[in-house]
Amino acid sequence: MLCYDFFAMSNREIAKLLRNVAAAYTIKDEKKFRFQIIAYHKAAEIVSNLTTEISDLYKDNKLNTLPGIGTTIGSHLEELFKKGEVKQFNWALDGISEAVFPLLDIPSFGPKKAYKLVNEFGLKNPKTVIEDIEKMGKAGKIAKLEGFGEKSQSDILRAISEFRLGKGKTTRMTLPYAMEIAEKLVLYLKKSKDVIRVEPLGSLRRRMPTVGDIDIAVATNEPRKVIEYFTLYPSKERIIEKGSATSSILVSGGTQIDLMTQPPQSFGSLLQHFTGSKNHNVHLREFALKKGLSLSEYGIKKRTGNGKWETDDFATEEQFYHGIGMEWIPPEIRENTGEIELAAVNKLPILVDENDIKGDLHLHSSFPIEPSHDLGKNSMQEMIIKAKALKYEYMAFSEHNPSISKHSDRQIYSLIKRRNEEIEQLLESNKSFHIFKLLETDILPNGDLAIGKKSFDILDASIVSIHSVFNMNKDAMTKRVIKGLSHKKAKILAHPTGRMLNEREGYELDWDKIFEFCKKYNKALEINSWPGRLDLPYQIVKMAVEAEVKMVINTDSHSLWQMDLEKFGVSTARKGWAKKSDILNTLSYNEFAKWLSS
DNA sequence: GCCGTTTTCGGCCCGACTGTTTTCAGTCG
Repeated sequence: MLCYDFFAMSNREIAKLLRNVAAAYTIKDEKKFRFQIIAYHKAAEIVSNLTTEISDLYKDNKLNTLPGIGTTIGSHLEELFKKGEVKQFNWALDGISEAVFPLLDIPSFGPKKAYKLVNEFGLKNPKTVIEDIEKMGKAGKIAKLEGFGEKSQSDILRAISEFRLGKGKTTRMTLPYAMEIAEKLVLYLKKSKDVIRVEPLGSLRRRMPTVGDIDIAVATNEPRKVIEYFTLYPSKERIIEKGSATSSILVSGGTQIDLMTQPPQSFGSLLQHFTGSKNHNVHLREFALKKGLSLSEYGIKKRTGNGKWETDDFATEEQFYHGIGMEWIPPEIRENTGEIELAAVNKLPILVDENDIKGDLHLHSSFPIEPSHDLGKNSMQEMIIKAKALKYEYMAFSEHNPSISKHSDRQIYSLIKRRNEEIEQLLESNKSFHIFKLLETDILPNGDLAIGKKSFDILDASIVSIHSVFNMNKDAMTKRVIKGLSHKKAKILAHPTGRMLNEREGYELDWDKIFEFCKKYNKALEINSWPGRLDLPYQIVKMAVEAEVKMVINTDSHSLWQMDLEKFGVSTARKGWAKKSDILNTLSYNEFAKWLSS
């Protein structure tokens, strides 16, 4: 076996390097390198969105399987891993001070502006460059440069201070947080008589795990009046821009809100345009162009007989997609991963829907089971009432196992037994309803499960999961998980990557091996609906769907209100192209019970 | 530099807004 000396770099570092190369090309000759710049940006985005380390792909010889990384960038990355540097990159970056690049993270700074400032002031130190620019601005030296003025100088100073405070697009919110901000603004906008329709779009509508800014579309015949009203929003901190059809504001808390308007007869094309994603839109427009159609937020432009262009209006998004000759595409899957080609032949899958869900299987009640991790806050009875209100056919209690450091095997058994008795009693008064007796059992670092055989015997099945020692390498963690799942009663792997959005990366798993095991032994992966997890990540859901691995969508609720969060798990499943048949808790009680005991 | 149901060569999405500008460059989505 070949053993490489190789330079490990994280995806984040590599993406940044690719972006820097794109910026360097932009500075050197934007026109000449136009398409290289696009290619490097695209490659950077691919790398930063990977769910696996790109260095692993390199080791497995799979670099060229990534769309957007072709032979040239692929061989550059190979060189990077082997030698720690790349000739071509060095050539591109040559003559450009390192101090340019940290500035690119600041909103309103692009390559040209950053380069000009760094050059004019002779700045060399990337660690102090932001402060250095700030000093120059405060001393009034930026305004004196050609192409700059008093206004752009003060804009730069403000951009730097907002960047330090983490305002604008530098911080990403979880979905419910973003929804709340959007809902408040929608309520405000609806009070204007000029607003005919208003919809939150962008990454929020696509149900991305985190949201950077809030995008709002308004149908109106009075765009100027609507924009005036929008900029008067009470929690506005400042106006970022204000034009005749679009506007952006920053609200308290540091979130940016973008507004776009169109008349009602063109609202469909605006919805499409502003929902994105960028990659979906670019590809859709390229696709349409081949048919002689040019797409924008205004509608679809066609060339008429005499060589002139005319634009068709579309009041609804369905009509807009039909106008390109394809079926409507659900917002969640508009990420340019094949949806356009399938829509063009009317072969999009029918995605799982909230109404398909028949039960929640990951619920923590307040039953005093003396667990190693968090106990739930509500009684079993309260959770049963809630489950019925949600029109579920069945549910499962899955408290954490009693802590193994404080209990003997025997004590653990009797705690579980007492909990089961309580469930039996509750079933007496809820005869038409079904409750499974599960447990969320820890997979210990050596792959053993935290409870003994006798305890397993009195459970219908178990959810298993990792709650300690996250820092194992990919191979060891994969072995640990597979060993944990090997127990006959271990049926569901909960929050499989362990990630916490904005807090920690998950651990790495060898998905090919996990999928193979799950398929062979009838195990399911959980899609955890907690908005801070959304784990499995949607990209891995898609891989699981393709590998024909079954999943369940659970809330992992520790309180009643959290049982309403199932919708976020469902949207994550939809983003991963999951159909009803991919999700086991869409099955009827009998079918699900049969799978659980299989 | 990438890519292929018109192509292995010759294409490559489309537009808004701001500041410093007498006609456009830069940034953003």
